[in-house]
Amino acid sequence: MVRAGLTTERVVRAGAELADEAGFDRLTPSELARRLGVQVASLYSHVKNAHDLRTKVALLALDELADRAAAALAGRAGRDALVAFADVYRDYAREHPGRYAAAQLRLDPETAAASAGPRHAEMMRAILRGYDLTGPDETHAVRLLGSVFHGFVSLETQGGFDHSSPAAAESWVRILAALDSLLQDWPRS
Amino acid sequence: MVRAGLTTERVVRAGAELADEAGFDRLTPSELARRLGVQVASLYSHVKNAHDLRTKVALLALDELADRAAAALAGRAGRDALVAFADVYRDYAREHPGRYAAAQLRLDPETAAASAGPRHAEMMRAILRGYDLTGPDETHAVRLLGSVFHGFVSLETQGGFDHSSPAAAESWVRILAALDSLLQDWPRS
DNA sequence: CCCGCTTGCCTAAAGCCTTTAGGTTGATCT
DNA sequence: AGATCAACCTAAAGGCTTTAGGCAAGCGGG
Repeated sequence: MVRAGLTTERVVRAGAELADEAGFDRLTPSELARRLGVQVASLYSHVKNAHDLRTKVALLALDELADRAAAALAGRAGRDALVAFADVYRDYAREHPGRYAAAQLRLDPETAAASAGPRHAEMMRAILRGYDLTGPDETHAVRLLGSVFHGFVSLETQGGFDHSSPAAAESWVRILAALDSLLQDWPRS
Repeated sequence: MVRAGLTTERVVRAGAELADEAGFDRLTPSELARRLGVQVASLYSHVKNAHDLRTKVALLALDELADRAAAALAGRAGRDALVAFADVYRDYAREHPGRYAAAQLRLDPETAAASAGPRHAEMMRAILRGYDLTGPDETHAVRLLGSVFHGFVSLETQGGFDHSSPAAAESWVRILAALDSLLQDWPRS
């Protein structure tokens, strides 16, 4: 019997690839076992159950995204930082649709707190330091950015912009420009 | 044998209620049959299969949303229209989380074209007539609005804003105000 | 009134998926 | 070399989806 050499990490990594290729909803123990050339039950030594598998892929995706975002942010500020950060999101979702869908999975509070989620929020706050926002306005702006990035990317990957022109990429550029100008001139209450 | 008096419409409506109460991912033929007090196979006279059931619930949700939005838009323009429309989205998602999740289901192109989806886009364009946007800028703005509404609502219903202050409702108000001011002063290319 | 048709709902069964329990064997450490 | 741990297995229970085929409720026509 030649062992496949599974570890939790390798299982999760293979799960992420499966999600990207087949869709996040096809990320199941049985399909993953098939792809790994292994009996289904063997996975259960590395992963608690199907939900745990999906959660672990989600955490991987959040981590990867945060790493890329941090790299993109290094040495940039203001509009440059905003665009670089936003592009990381969009590119990641286009490159790894299954992982990106996984990152949208609702995590229970403790898991979420221990995930890379807070890093994402922290980076958005860092971007906003290049603009002149204070107190709750900063929080509102963080939420706006999160909404636009997530909303646009998820509509785009779902094909929401497919059958109209101009291309989604052009709207993306113009929307980021608009956000930049909005942040520069944020309406105070 | 007392007949339950099922029709496709009643099945779909019960499916929508099930989705709202148990979550869209628990909308399955077997659970729905249980709730209707009927054998699973009986549903298959009204619905092609599990996916068809979910699709029909999605179409119901899109219709209901469009109806509410149209009602909210009647007699309003400019910022009033923007806020009323946006509130319809947010309220609907909070009131009917399962249906709203269903509305996010990726539909195949023909189904999507025959759905209420295009009505939604048309209403957003109508709102923008209250601002001074022309040509592709209008499309970019439609996409921005769609992204913000969808993004915010989906982050909020996923609990993304739960563990930070201020409350999501306050950000919503401020974000809509910011969007209004952005649309009034849209940066041309 | 009753015959027949449609249709709403049923039982049965095949085939898949998830999950648990328990066993066997390869790798590793002493 | 023996012991131990981890990786992988077989087997089986139970749930879900889907199809095939059958019975009967209620309607419309004769």
